[in-house]
Amino acid sequence: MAQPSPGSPRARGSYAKGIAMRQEILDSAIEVFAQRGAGRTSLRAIAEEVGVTHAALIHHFGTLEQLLVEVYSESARRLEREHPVPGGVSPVERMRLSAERNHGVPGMVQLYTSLVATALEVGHPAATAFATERFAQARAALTEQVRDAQASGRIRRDLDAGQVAALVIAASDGLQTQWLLDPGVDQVGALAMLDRLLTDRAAEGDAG
Amino acid sequence: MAQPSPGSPRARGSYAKGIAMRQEILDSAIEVFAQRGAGRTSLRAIAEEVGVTHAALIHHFGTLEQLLVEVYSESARRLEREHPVPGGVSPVERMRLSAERNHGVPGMVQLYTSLVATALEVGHPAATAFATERFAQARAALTEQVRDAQASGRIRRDLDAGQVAALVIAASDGLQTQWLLDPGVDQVGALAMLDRLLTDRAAEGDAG
DNA sequence: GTCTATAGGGCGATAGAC
DNA sequence: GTCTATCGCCCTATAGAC
Repeated sequence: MAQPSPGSPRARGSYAKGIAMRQEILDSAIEVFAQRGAGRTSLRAIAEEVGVTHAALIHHFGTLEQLLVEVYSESARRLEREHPVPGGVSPVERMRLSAERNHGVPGMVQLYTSLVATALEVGHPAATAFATERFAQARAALTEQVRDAQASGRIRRDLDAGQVAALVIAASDGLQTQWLLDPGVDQVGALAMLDRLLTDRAAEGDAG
Repeated sequence: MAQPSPGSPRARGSYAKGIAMRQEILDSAIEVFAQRGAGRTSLRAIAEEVGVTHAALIHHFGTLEQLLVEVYSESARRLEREHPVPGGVSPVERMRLSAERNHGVPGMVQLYTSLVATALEVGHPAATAFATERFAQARAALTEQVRDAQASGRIRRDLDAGQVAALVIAASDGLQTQWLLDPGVDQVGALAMLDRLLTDRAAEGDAG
């Protein structure tokens, strides 16, 4: 599957082999995360799973942190490819579906949370760059959707789209954390409430 | 200050000395966190600051994780004692002020985020218990304040108080993270917007 | 380019002496 | 109650084989 056929880009020499190994490493790393969780995952554990030494991982990815970033990014890419979030839903619902999808992959939410926590520490450029860009992209994409929803009257027009996007992402992430620690927390209900608050004429229609 | 005077409970022998040492360890640990950040803090670094070996810390706190939990709890306790959050403000504003206050202590937000991330991993009972209880207490306290605000008409009565509490905590935590990674994120503005959304007759007063 | 072997320094945790 | 000594593990870096 990862084997390059003749005609694949740059199949000569060991370049293609390196690409294949990278993919194989990421495959195994995702497996290790699913089984052991993000915190207990070490270079040696991943290397053992792949069947190489931990130094080989360093060769391909530089540091453990960069490997972790790529593991998450690859997982997210595959999820989006295999189970794309359907369109035609509200920005809040979109974030909820995305979070629910991530939750189906064992260890993925833990890895994400761990990377974000690491990103807040100084001296962790890989995690910091990952988290910063991930939030920036998420905000940019969601801001556009909020603007569309505002244009078609599904979200109040008096709200700043960028602030709504940041708020929705924050609420989704934060509620997921609370729900993971206490399943009694009504994550879905709270997000639905936020969705309602962002909608026009919510006060008129629901308030006593 | 932490020195037990005659008449203090159980001043005999080395019991009181152990209590004083615990406080001294926590003092130094808070210092180390302020200077080195949460991620780079090790038992040996704290021990060096205190002037003991890392084995002594294990003796008093059991594990690094438990020490970290106590460091955060003690910092939070001192903050609340020395700079209590003023009353008479909205639940959202209350969370914002609390977050702003924590932000003044170097390393505190990083430590908190790190503990929450650790809590999501399996096999970390100290961090998990800390985070679970902290969220539960925060939700319970905020839920009461939301109910009060609803009773006096400052928050829409058609909203579930518990859901509002969970949402406000999530928004506060999540926006703080985004703001730390990108100061361009309007954390204050987004929280003010949420405050407005929760208020009765927000739609009438601002829309259009 | 790819990978193994190995070494260096740091970590949390434990056991036992004082 | 605190220490020294030690264990086993970790990440990172480098030298050299293939």
